[in-house]
Amino acid sequence: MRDLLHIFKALSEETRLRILKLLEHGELCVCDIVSALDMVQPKVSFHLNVLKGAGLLTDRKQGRWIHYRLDDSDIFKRFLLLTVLSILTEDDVADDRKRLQNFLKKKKTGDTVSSPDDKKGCGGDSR
Amino acid sequence: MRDLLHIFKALSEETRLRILKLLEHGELCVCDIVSALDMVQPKVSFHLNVLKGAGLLTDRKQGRWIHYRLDDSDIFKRFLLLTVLSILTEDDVADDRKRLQNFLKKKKTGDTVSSPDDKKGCGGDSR
DNA sequence: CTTACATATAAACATATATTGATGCGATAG
DNA sequence: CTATCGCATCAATATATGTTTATATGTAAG
Repeated sequence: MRDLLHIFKALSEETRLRILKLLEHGELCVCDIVSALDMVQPKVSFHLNVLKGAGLLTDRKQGRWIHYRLDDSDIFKRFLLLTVLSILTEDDVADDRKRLQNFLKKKKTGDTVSSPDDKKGCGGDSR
Repeated sequence: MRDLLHIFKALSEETRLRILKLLEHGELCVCDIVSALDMVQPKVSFHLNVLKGAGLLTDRKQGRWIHYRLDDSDIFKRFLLLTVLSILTEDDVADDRKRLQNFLKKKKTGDTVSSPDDKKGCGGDSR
């Protein structure tokens, strides 16, 4: 029962549903999600941590970046995530996706600090 | 998205999961649930109202009693309820079921006010 | 070695949710 | 008609959750 409660609590917040939807098609690093949601980083980290605590996300460290992705390692979570993601409309996250695309594009074009050997730098903080 | 959030919020509280489990096999009136959970009635009413607001319960008025039952009228809710009820173990609600059985038995035997210190009510379901 | 960067964590604060005790109200038995 | 029962609702309080600002940690770049 505790696990179940954990999962439902994690799912009962708009920001967190948006994060799940953003991760629908693959992993993202924190700065990607921060940009997509247009929120301050500690806030995003907080929600990522809640989702992770509920076992809905896992993370992977790579250099100074941490990439998060959906964790649907058991059948219940898989079904739940699938259902949730299918119920959330693209409209719900249209703005998020737009900001994400912009941010990723910037990253690719090495807009700032990233070195030209485009090794997946998470760099793009323009200043 | 709003409905979804509503549903998850409703499901993210222990008392409410226990109520759902209690209603697994059919409707109950508020006083049944109060007895089963061994909680004060306003508290139970509060949680019933949350579940109802999320569309997970419906109620039926009969005389001065109100009977609540699961509402799995759409496919998503049906899936969720089914899954939740199957994940919750009988162990999670063993005490609740026990108290409920006792209470229902009392009701049946018309064990209404007979001793001076018997403040039980809700009896005499016979008509 | 120093700086900048990505992210986490902590403390203070704000908001939302749950709990309790009191009261209200419709229905019914007497 | 009046007392009582079953339940809802409200106001006050307690607790949990989310948000913000500031700071810490580890890593890579210069």
